[in-house]
Amino acid sequence: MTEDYKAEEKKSLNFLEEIVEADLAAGKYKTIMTRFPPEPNGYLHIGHASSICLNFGLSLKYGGGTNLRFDDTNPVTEDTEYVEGIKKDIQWLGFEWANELYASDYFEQLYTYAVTLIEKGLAYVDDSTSEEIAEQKGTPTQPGRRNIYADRTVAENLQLFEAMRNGQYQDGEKVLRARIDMSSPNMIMRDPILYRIKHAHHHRTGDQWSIYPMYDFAHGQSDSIEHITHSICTMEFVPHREVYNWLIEKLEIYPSRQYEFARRNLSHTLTSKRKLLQLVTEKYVSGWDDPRMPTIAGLRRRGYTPESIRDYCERIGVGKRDNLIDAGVLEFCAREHLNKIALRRMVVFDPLKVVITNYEGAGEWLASENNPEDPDGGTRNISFSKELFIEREDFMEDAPKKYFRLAPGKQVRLKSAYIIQCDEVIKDADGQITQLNCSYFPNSKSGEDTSGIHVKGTLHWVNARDCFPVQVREYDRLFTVEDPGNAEGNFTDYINEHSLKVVENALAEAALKEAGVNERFQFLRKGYFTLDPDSTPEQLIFNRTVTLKDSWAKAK
RNA sequence: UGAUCCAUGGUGUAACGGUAGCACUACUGAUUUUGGUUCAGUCAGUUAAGGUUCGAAUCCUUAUGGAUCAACCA
Repeated sequence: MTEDYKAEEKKSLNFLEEIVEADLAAGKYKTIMTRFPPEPNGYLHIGHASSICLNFGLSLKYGGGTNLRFDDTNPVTEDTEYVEGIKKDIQWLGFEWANELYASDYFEQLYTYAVTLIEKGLAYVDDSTSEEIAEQKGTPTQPGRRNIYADRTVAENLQLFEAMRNGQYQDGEKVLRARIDMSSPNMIMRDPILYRIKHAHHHRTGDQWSIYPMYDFAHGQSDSIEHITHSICTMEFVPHREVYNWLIEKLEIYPSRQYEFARRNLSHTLTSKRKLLQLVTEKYVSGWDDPRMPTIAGLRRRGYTPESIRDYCERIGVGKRDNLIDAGVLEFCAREHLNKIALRRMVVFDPLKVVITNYEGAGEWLASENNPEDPDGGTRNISFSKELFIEREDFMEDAPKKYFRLAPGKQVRLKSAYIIQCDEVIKDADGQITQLNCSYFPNSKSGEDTSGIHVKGTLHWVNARDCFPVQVREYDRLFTVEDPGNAEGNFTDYINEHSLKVVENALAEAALKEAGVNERFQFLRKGYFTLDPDSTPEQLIFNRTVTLKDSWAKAK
């Protein structure tokens, strides 16, 4: 893991690495400290993965550490359940945090900071309603104005703030505000709210507090307490940087610095928590870990490997402009890794019976490589006999000349077995093809072929005698448009109705009976698959991670 | 239309005043017992107009386009 990040020296740096290297070169720091600060109110998704790779990647590359800090300052939306999910996802991605921390651990310290601000005359208790505050805030083109509460004395503010803490007021009755600049062109600087009253049960501090700090008064201070050197966040926090720095300066605390990057968007999906939640609650998907979801849990169930996700994050880089990364990049990363590690197996999705009319004897065992990309992958035994199944789409009665598969009178190789020739097509009363009678060439056996026959096509197949039915779930992109979140109308209008196709009785080769939960397979000529946790010993279920590239499908 | 941020092939990202490169995609061709993989190649880009300079994607100005900001969310 560490090697991954240190090995690549020649590569050009992204702008964050440049900042870090400049700081290191200037002797500003010996090592760096970053943090990943999720709010425990939802599941992590592919966008978070970028942030995780960025933060952990930086400290791995330059030395130092990355804290996992839960930004749990809003008790009404947060829950311990999410904490566990988030931890699992980060670990699964392959990262280790230096410390597991919570903004709520700092509530007492934060309170003290607030008192300091009040004492300095830089914060005051405001009794206005939120509507009044919004109204007094002005507009981007017009400055805001202070109200009478801003004139309260330090002593009064101190007493009132303490009373707020003691629960003497109702929710919304009062807030603590920073006294900065009501005419700043930056709306965030117009006396931002630091604390609000919420008589709510917190997942960690229980009912201990009735006031909770706002993001602006928790995040930067938490960074500072942890001596975070580089606090990396997304572009929407750019205007908050001014407050971030103002508070550090006034409080005279450790000067963490904030840097912003553009959130990375993936095409054909969404990363809005609200919309993701809607997909779940309105049953467009089966849950947060539905294999079509862009959540880490969904990607994991879909069969993506941590390596492929890290590779994706590395490849797409990081910048400051808006972007929409083609889903094909993520798919490429999956194929790239899976090709190297997936065990090759044969599964026939839509079976067509083949009888080898000139095959005598009970059958035989043939060896087939587990992975041609892995010299140490070994082989497995597959059984061959007179009756087999091939894919229905691998036969055509009237085949175009570019069709390399089976057709009347044509020859193909059965993978790891023999070359066969189609002699006779058998149909039922409706004209449906029910069986192919073929002959095989005994001297064309895989690995010892002396037949001299050259075929263009090789087919996957299973032995009728020991194959067994499995369910296959063929997943595709969840949305039909590149950017459903910004498309006209409702994003649910663009859900891909064919994003899941269930194949009930695909026939799998016997070796697949031993499939394990964390194993990845390539079903020959079909794609990459992994076992779904819904599987039972009686009914194995395989999820399609991604198809193989298919240049024939395009040519058609 | 106040402020802030951003602008390089279809997509993402480099080039740090000196040959516009890499990856994905697409397309050719070769190899192949997976129409997979691998290999070789092709197409394709500096938003515009001025300015500074021997030289500008890079610095300056203006324009244009996009994004963000007025939650007791983060």
